[in-house]
Amino acid sequence: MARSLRPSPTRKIPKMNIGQASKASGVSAKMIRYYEQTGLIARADRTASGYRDYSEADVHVLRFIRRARDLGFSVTDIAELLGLWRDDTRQSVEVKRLAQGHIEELKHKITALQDMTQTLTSLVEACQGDHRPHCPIIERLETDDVDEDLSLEPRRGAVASGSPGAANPRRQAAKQN
Amino acid sequence: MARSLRPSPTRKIPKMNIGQASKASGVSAKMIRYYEQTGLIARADRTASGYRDYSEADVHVLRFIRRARDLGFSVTDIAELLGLWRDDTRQSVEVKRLAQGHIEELKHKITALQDMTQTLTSLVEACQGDHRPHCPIIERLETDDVDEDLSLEPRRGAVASGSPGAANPRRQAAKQN
DNA sequence: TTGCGGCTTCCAACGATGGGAAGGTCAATA
DNA sequence: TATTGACCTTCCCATCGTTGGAAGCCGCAA
Repeated sequence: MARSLRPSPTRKIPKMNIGQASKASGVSAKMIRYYEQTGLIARADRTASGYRDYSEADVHVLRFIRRARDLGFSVTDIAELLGLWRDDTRQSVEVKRLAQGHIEELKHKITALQDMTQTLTSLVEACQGDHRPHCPIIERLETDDVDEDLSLEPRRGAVASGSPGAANPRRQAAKQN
Repeated sequence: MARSLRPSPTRKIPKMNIGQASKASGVSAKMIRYYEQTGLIARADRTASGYRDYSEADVHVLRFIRRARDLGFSVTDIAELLGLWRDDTRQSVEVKRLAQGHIEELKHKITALQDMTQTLTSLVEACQGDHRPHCPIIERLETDDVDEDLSLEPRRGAVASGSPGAANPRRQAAKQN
């Protein structure tokens, strides 16, 4: 209502529905709704018929989010990044700290994956890969030598592969129930 | 029942409950139950009172599984590996193929993570990290230059970061609903 | 006999994403 | 104008591996 005369400041703001916002931002419609639902982004305006209605500014936010996701930031991190983005009084050191933390996480993951790759590669190289059953890969998996106790202890050789928690949130020595 | 006289062949098979099997194998009790439930391992024997009862052989299987998980194999892959392990007539080429496929997956992931790390590192290096708001990291996330259209197209510089599907199952250009 | 710790099952959550059903809307065309 | 097809809405479910917790039974030791 009250949008008649004069090309008011709210004149030429072309809005769009979720599909167009999705195309324009590179974020799927599903994910846009999800981000709204979880509070990462504000509830969208609605048209009279209930369709979500996005402005260029909204799309700008969505693109920000997508780029952050592309860099591997978690949604939690992104919430923080958005806050910093909007905060005129932010200190760049805060952003830097966040990014550095993320880099550390990434490096842990990389190291873990590289360890796996290295082990697997040497096993694959040792495997004849023929019609016979003998296979060093299987052997490695079934053999109980060194391994044995690794349920406790800080470990022997594995560099960061087993860095507990962060990197590879898998197996951490049977805490049971 | 029928376990009296003579040190029968089934004489000294010390069995254990799930907590002990967990400690012995390095697989959490929770996960042991889960593996049983999903059919990765056979249903465990039960004591008169309903406790799961594991033999050394069972623990051997659990350790096999844990080692495979440690190498990053998916549960699906592990099911296949277990099948091959048990198959006297297996051809090592099958195991090798499985492992090689897994190595490829790992490499994709590593590449994606390395790309992220590299980008982030250069941004972090460019960031003063002081009390002032100016920050190249935020700038990079909010700026709509090159990026713009990357919703389609094979991309410009990014090496394997965006290898669709496998490596980084994230964002693939807004297919919406 | 009490009590603690371990076992049982069942249900839910995580994180980010996609799939799909059932029903309403929009815009173009017959 | 009526129909159609593409879009939107909400709601629920699945993924994958893992953990947490509740409610209730069991085993063993003091």
